[in-house]
Amino acid sequence: MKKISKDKPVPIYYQLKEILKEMINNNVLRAGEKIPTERELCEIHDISRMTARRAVNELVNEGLLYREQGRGTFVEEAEAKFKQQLSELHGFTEEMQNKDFETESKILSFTIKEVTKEIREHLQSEKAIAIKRLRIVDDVPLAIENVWVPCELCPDLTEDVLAGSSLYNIFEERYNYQLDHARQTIEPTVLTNEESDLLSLPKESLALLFRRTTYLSNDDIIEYTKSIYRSDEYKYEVLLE
Amino acid sequence: MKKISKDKPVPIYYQLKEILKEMINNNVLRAGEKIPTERELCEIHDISRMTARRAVNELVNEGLLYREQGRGTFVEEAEAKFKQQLSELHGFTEEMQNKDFETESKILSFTIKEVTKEIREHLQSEKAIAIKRLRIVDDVPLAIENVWVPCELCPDLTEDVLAGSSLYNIFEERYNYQLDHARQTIEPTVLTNEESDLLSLPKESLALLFRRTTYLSNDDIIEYTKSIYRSDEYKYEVLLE
DNA sequence: GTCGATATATTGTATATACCAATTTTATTA
DNA sequence: TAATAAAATTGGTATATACAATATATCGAC
Repeated sequence: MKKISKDKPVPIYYQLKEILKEMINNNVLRAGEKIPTERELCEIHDISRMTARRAVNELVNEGLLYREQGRGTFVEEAEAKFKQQLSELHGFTEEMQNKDFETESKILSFTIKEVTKEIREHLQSEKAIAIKRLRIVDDVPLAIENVWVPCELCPDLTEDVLAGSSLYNIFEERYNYQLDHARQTIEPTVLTNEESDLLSLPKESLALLFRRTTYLSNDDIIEYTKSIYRSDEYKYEVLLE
Repeated sequence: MKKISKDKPVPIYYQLKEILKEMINNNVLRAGEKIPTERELCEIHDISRMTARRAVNELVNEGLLYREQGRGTFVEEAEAKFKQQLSELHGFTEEMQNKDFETESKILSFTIKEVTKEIREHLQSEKAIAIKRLRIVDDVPLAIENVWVPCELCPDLTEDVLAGSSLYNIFEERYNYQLDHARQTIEPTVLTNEESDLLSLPKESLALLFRRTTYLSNDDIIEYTKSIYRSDEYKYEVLLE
């Protein structure tokens, strides 16, 4: 476990907060479980109770913990700020705007190249436009998205065009493609250092890996996407009927 | 202006909060205006600074005030007040492909007991039948399932009854309930030692944690389930249309 | 065994104090 | 007068301490 340094310019309560958050993210402290008592936190980190309390307090406000007087403090179950329902075939932008979130996308790279074997299998194409984007919702970096689009299906697609509109919009408006359906799988994953930096999360945090293949009406594959979503603020939710 | 009483059972910080809120509402303190400094609040109400701070802090958290170090604390402009996002963003129907596996189930435990706060919140019931099962497909242990069923909805449910039929079937056939819909969230998780043993996986393997709440037509909750699925053999797949 | 009192553990409230950090105001100096 | 330095103001962080309120465990009387 990380240790608290009283010399750092970073406040002690904040350091403790980060430590607790990391333990929650990595399921060292599991949902519903009791965290150390305030006095234990004092002992463990050699800090005063009020300071420990402040760290815990802020996490309670952020919805990660809840307290019960006389019992203890516990990890919250439903801390999902952004629950999502990818019901219909929507892109990220449309989905989030439907929910009145402020979305923002930062294009991290935009290249045209031969694809690796892994991608080729999914995309059924040799050459593709590879796009890497950081998805931001309400100023929270929510996901890292890697998209591959077959070159032959999207000639003239440039970074500028992409910057001005959503990808799904470009498919439909610029190329007049009719998106039909998509298959998506979900797996657990551990963030790489690069990914945790991009998402402002502790190293080796847990996350969800979404793989999506989108098909046109004629069964051509228009895109293959690998997205890594943070799982602290984001909960994937489905409604089963 | 109201005065603070130290005898009342109402906490001092809370009384101050109410006073400040009233002053904001009545435009005694106007939007954008500076409120008394923390040290002034101490003087005025004869309380300690930490107590005054707590009142102000909570109002800042609630979005009614904002602070600027070295300048003071100000009343938030009306627009910005209450930006709070409610987590209940309930959407609409979607389809999930539910593959029906030929499963074998081993009941690991079957108890009737008071539920923890966590479960109570999901189940809206005090006492529940808690069932823990290992689900096996083609001799591969696939998932550990923890189910809670409100006692009042399923009297007489015994381990023997459960062993002879699926839970789903029991709800419909034995109790004649009409299952309506379910909400399910998915998160990444790390297996505990107990879990990895049960699933015959290496320690601390990654897995998916599913939480499901199932509702009857009358909106009663019939079950809450936490399932841990191995992610090597199992891929969660969704078809989006 | 059951009920009730008692002790213990844990969070909640409140105070007093000290010093730090950022900003504004005032005084000093070139 | 304008730039600079010092002081005062104001919120930010941290400690130590005390007692209250609530939940849980323990023990004893019945």
